[in-house]
Formats: sequence, C-alpha cells, structure tokens
Amino acid sequence: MRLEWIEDILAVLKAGSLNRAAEQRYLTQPAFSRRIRSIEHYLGVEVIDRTRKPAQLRPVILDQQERLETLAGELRDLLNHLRQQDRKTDNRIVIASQHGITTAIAPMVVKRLSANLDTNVRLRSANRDECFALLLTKQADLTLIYRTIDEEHPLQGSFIEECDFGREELVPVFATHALEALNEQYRQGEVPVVTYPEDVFLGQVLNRKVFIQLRQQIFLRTRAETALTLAGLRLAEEGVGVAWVPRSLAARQIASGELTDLGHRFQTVALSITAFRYAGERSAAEQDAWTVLTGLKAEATV
Amino acid sequence: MRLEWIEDILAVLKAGSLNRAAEQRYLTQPAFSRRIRSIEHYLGVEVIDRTRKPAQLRPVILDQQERLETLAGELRDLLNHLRQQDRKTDNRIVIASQHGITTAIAPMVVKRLSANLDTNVRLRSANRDECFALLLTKQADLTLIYRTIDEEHPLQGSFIEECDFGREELVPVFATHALEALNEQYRQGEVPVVTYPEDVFLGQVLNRKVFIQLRQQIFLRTRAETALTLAGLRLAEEGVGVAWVPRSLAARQIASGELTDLGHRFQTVALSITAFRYAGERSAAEQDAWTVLTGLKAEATV
DNA sequence: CGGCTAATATGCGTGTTTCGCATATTGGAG
DNA sequence: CTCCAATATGCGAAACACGCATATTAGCCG
Repeated sequence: MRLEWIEDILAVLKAGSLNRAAEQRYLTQPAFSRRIRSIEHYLGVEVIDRTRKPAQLRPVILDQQERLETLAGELRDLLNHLRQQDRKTDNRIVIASQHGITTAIAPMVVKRLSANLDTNVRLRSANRDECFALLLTKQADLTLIYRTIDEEHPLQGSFIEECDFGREELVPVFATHALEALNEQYRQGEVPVVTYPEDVFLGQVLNRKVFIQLRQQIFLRTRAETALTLAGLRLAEEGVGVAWVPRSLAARQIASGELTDLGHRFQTVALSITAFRYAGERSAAEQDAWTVLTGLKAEATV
Repeated sequence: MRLEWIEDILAVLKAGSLNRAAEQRYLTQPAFSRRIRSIEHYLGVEVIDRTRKPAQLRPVILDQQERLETLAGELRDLLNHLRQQDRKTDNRIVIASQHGITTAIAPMVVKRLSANLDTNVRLRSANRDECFALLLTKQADLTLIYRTIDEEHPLQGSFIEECDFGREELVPVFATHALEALNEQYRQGEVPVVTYPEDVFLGQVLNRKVFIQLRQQIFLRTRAETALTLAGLRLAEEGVGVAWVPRSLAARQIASGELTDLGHRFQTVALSITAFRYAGERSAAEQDAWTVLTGLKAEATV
C-alpha cells in the first residue's frame, strides 16, 4: 500500500472524474487510469464504478473516506517529522533555490548565513515548481525563487510566509566581439536568440514579457534552447545568440567588455527574488536564517 | 511512502541486522540493502547507521517506532477491510486452493458449496506458500492445502482454525501400454520418474517420504520435472516416467486401465486435505462454507 | 433512435526501477 | 594482521510506469 495511492483515490473523490483527478495528480489521463487499475489489482477490489461515465468511487471506498484521509494525514505528518527531525538536531537548514538563483545570488546568501550563524546550510538547486514542491513536502526549509514584479502570490494560503529580499533584472546580452555580425543580421530583419523551454518559469516569463512584443518588430531565430541561465550566458559569450540572463550573473563579463548589455535595444525583465517558508514553529537555525534574509532586504532597499 | 517500507524498517528493528531483515522480508540481502537506500533517498534522512557492522536503526527512526507500528497496523487493517468488504456484501467467498487440489478435490467442494448455499465462490489456484499468504493477507477467506499426516501445524498461532476434511493419497502411476518397457528398465536397475521441483510442497514431500528410501534400492532417472500434478499425470500417461499423483486425479484412468497403479511396488504418500481459516468474526457466507466443509469431514470419516 | 462529444481505455515504444546472482569491500573479533 | 561475517556494488533481465497517439464507449441532444 502506498500513500500516493490513497491520495490518488481521494483525488478521484474530490475531482469527481478520472480526467480531472489525473490533472490534480500531475499525470496524463491514460497513466492515471492505469494507476487506478493497478490499485484495484493490488486491493483485489474495484475502486471505481466504470459503468457510469464520469467514473465514481464505489460505496465500498466512499465509506472509508474519513479513514483514508486520516491515514494519509498521519503518513504525511510522519514524513514531515522525519524529514525535519535530523535537520533540527544538527542545526541544519535546506534551501531550495531556483537554478538561476543558485549561481547568481544564492552563493552570497549562503555565505552570509554561514558567516553570521553557526548553521549548516545545504543548497538544493531545482526548477521553480520543484522548489515549491520541496518546500511543501518539507524537504526544504525555505526556497528562493524569481517572480515577476506583477505576479501576485505564487503560493496562496496563509500558512506560507514570504519575503522579497532583492531585485534582479533579466538583461539581453551578446558577445561584444560579434556585435557587428549581430547588427548585420538585425538590418536583415532577424535576431538570433537563446530561449528557455516553455515549461520552465524563465521561458514563460521571457515569452510573455519580451518575445511576444519583440516578434511584432522582428523575426526571432531561436539558435539554442536551454533551461540553464549559465548555459545561456556561455552561448551569448560565444556569439550564438542574444540571451536574457540575470544581470548579476553577467555583471563581470559586462564590466570587462566581453559581453554587451543590449537592454537599450531590446527589453529587460524586472524580477524580484523572493524567499518562501512555512509559517509556524520552526528550528532556531531556520529562524535565524530568516532573520538574516529579512536583513538583506533592509540592505537592498536602502 | 509505502506500507512495505515501514515494514522494512520495522523488520530491521526486529531482526537487528540487514541480513536477517532481508530474510524476513523475503528478499536477498543486496536487494534489501538497496531498498533501505531508496527509502533513505525518499525520506532525505539516513535510516540506519552504517558505520557499525550489524547495521542499527538511527535514533531518529527508533524514536518513531511506536508511531510506525501504529501506522503500519492501521494501513493493514484498512487493506483487510477493503479486501473483505465487497465479499461480505455480495455473499462471496474466495478459496485459495493448492494447485493439485484445484483439479482434484476443489471442484467437488465448490459444487457442494454452490448447491447448498446461496453463495458466490471464487477459486484461486496457487502453490502452497502462496495459499497461506493469500489467507494471511485476507485476500482469501479460506484455503485448502495438502499436508502430510504427520505434519503438525503448518500455520501456528491460535488465530488460525483448521479442519481436516479429507484424505488423499499420492500414488505412483504409469502408462499401462508401456509397462513392459518400464519393467525392462527396472531390471536394468533404473526407473524413469517425473519429479516436482524442490521448492514446491509436493516436491519436498515426495523427496522426503519416497525418493530418499527408493534411491537406496534403485537409480531414479528424472525424465521430467513439473510443478503441476496434472502435467505429471499426462507425462505418466505418455509413458515418460512414473509420476506420483493424487489418487483422485488418476482414478478414472486407473479404472479404465489406461494407467496402472504402482503403489504395491513403490511407495505411496498419505496426505490429508486441510482447510484453514482465520478465527474470529466472519461473514455468513463464510460461516456457511465452513459448516459445509466440516460436514464433508463427517461424511469422509463414516 | 442515430450521431456527437466528452470520458475512459488500449497499443506501443521508451526510460526507469527492482530484482537476483556473482563478487567486491569493509568493520570488528581474535 | 588475518579472517569472517555483514554490507555494498556490477551487471543483466524482467517488470513497471509513463507519455503519446488512437480506439472505444456512455450519455446527451436533436
């Protein structure tokens, strides 16, 4: 028996159909359908009534709803407890950081935390959704992510606390040594660009905030696609295409003249760097970390 | 999270080492070792202390022992409940029957049950160990297995009830039309036989009760090995070798002269057919079934 | 009572997981 | 230091779970 199976069953209950339940559980409909089948096979009992079309849970299961919910809750509690326990005892905190932040800002944050506190910091790099997942499953104590300045609450619910503690700008950059070639292409009506995949946060933001408008003026030729800002940076350095990268990541190369900031010609995207954590009781180490972060915020706004 | 994982962890606790825990959980030591690793990976927490040699559970986990046991119990209860529930409501019972019995005796039993009662009987054929497993996990309401007459309690524990309700004899048979060839081989000091694998019950019984003695007199040439008595019967009919099969299975062929009963020359094995069930409350259908079975016993002993 | 649509199921190829077996490595006792 | 028992790792095979594309079907509507 698996916690995940209980959650699957409860999802059917709440969603009212396999289709929507599949969505809630982040699976395709066929995969979810098969999963329910495999659960039924394991139990030796039919879980849902397939004769009707929006498939319904059978009474046998429905009667156990409360029990299922209780058990699922207890299991999750146990998991959360185990996952946090050892951290509490060794004064350790885990920070989930969006990939771009891991290279750009997080090192500084970690340095500050380690310097000011007797704390063992572990940094886990992941994409944005994964970061939230790590926080929600308490595998991370807090998470650092980018958000666009107009984005409301990426995580709703009062049990989550947030703290904007810095700004970042996504700037278009390109190899200075190849600028002439870029201008030539520009005159011919096209720009080579490095894009991020549509299914990662930066890809969506860049598309919505920059590319849609830009495409009305000029043809964007995607020369490379990568989920990693660091790779984007390298590609820009090689003159493969214009890449939008966090300014802090490119600061050194821009200063040295290796890269040229094309923010005046194309558009930049303002992002804020936000930390999230669970509200409620927490370990001393985590409390201290949060204090340091809010301190950074104060610095930034000065 | 999985119930099986909790059980794995508790097994380490009880066994005191990965090695013996692996045995308890019916896994090889390497597989079990990796399983614990995967659990640790999932939890993000070290479950066992590998610096010492008989690996010990870490205090983090040890502290949760009671909680783990409670949860495991609740999950198992839920499973048992779900697995039995639908049977109770539609007056259904599931009988796990050892393969040989499925063909030999079970059809008669099922016929009796269906005739006398308004009951839906489902027969599941499995090997002996699987039958016990099905009973213990409540996927079956009762199980029919062979046991040797001197075998004590295959399942110990007061929570199991048993009922010997018949006798069976494993008799050596061979194709009548090929008897002459058999005798010829016999004179040359060897007998072609059909054996059962060592890892199934009949294989062990036959070896212990018959072959060990027989080998002191004559060379047994294994011509075929099969786990299925029915296949053994066919092989005997074809004259491949002498096969020990339940008498009831071969009764028709012996009567018609197609097969010859060699029980006078070799040895037979007396088996009793025993039904097992959980003690305690049960559905009306199952109670009725048991009554019918004990009735059969009365008939048999008359 | 057909035909349409949304819900569910199935075929298929692929990547991942888990296992057993054989073998390597390692802690700890003597 | 050497040996033994406990644990780990290499490897190949089988099972599993997934996504995509597509087939089937319940139920609604004309």
